Amino acid sequence: MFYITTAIDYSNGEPHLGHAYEKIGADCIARYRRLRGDNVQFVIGMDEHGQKVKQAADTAGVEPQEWVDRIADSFRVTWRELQISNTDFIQTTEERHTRATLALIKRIAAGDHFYEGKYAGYYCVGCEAFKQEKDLVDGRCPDHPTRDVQWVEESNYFFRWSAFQTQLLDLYKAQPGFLRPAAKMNEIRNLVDSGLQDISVSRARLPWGIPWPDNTEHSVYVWFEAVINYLSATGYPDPEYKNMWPADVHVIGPDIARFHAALWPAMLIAADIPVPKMVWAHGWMTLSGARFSKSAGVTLTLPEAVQRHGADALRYFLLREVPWDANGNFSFERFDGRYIAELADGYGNLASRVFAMVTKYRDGKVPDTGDTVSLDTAGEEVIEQYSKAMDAHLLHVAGSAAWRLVSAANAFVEETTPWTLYKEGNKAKLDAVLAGLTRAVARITIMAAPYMPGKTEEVWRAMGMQSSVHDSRWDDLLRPEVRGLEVVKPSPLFPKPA
RNA sequence: GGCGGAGUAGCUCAGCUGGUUAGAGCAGCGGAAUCAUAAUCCGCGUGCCGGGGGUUCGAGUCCCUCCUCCGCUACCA
Repeated sequence: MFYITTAIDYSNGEPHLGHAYEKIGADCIARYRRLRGDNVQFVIGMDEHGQKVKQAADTAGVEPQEWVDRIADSFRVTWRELQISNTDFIQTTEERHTRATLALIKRIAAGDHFYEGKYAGYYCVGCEAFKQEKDLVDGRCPDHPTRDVQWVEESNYFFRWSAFQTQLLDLYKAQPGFLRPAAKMNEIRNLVDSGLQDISVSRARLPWGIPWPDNTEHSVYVWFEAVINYLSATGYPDPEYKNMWPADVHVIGPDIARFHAALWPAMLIAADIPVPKMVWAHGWMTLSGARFSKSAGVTLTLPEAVQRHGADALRYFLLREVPWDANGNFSFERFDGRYIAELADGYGNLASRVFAMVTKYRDGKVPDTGDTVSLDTAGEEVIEQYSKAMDAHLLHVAGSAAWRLVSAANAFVEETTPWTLYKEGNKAKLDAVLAGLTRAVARITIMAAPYMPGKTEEVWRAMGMQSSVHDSRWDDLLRPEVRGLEVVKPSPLFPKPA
């Protein structure tokens, strides 16, 4: 069992490119794990409670539940279009999440890790967080200058976060890769090292949230509640939750690293539940060098990006262009460049020329020969590099490795000149070359399948395969069986704009 | 202010614990080939390795210092 999650998205707008990048990356990992033979559970979801959602629903004049369901549908449709292979989609307004949240809180309470305290301060609804006076600019939250901060005094439940400092530091020491990349781990370690403050985990007078157990005057603070979704999706508190838990990796944005790498494990330790094996903070994407910002007009809608060259190409581009462990930039120039060079002229044209030769020289039937060629050695080396990078979740590196086999295959064609072999009637050599080339295309296609689930399936079919490329396992990559396949030369997979 | 990351060819970057003439991909220039979506292959890079100083027989790779960008975070007042 391999359990992977992404951050649940806040129900206050349409899915955008940043959401998509995270889901595509996680999907690539999920698909790779299936290739390795793992039973993968892949959970995506929506964060639907909180004052901001309530306000948005009020503004729209609909019930909060109707509002969040509408947004959830929009995300679901988007993920389907992007071929995200999630096995579950959790909404925090679902009963199973309430159940898990209450069970976890009771368990933490049983260990006496909560206490009642007073909290007074300025509250920013935009952040769903209290603000220090010194953080305000002209009496307003710098991140949400259009909103008024509210002076709130209330009695809240506090979680004894500070009590877990040592255990968190021990965790980081025992598992240096608990949070990746390492730079982020350093940040969080320093944060914890410098001392934690107990955190208020309930809110009074908040109508849109999960009621606090035994005190329905309070609701569970949204940040405290949201992370629990990862557990809710396992069926917790049913004992079978252990089939999925602990999660193998939580994929998140770097902005919420502290909640996932410092608060969440503390909550779990408090409840005596194993912590996740890894938290992965991916990079941020900029748009033509600028930070995405609605107010500054730096925006790009997802449909626009998809429309350029299709969902598969967008997936491929994002995963190659934006390092999975660092920041990167989106621009249509680079998108077009990679699309033409790597997809149309690279992978697409390679498949095209190989299938054309098999058609032309062997009536479409891949020769039945057991001979291996130098290209097979190149393929094995690439697979080695690919798996190494994939195991380390370096998706951009693995993609680049797979494409080295595209280059190697093209070079192999030039080196062996099958058209000459054909003219000379060198049947044995030509058979070996054509079979070797088809194996290379099969290998590239399997390796590329986590990046482009749709286009690779088309190639797979054109190659005459009866199964789905997504049912391939590691052994099919190491030793692809292509003898006797009847290939069809497809129309261009990645048509180039005129 | 503190901590951390980064600054290498036009662009994106690789260069592990210091050691032959600093590399890859893309773009650009020249040539070859014709199976292929005029798609491919081969050849071509004198780069202040951010600036300065230092350690060393030898530094992109270590030390000091300064500059720039990014992330996290703090306080004086």
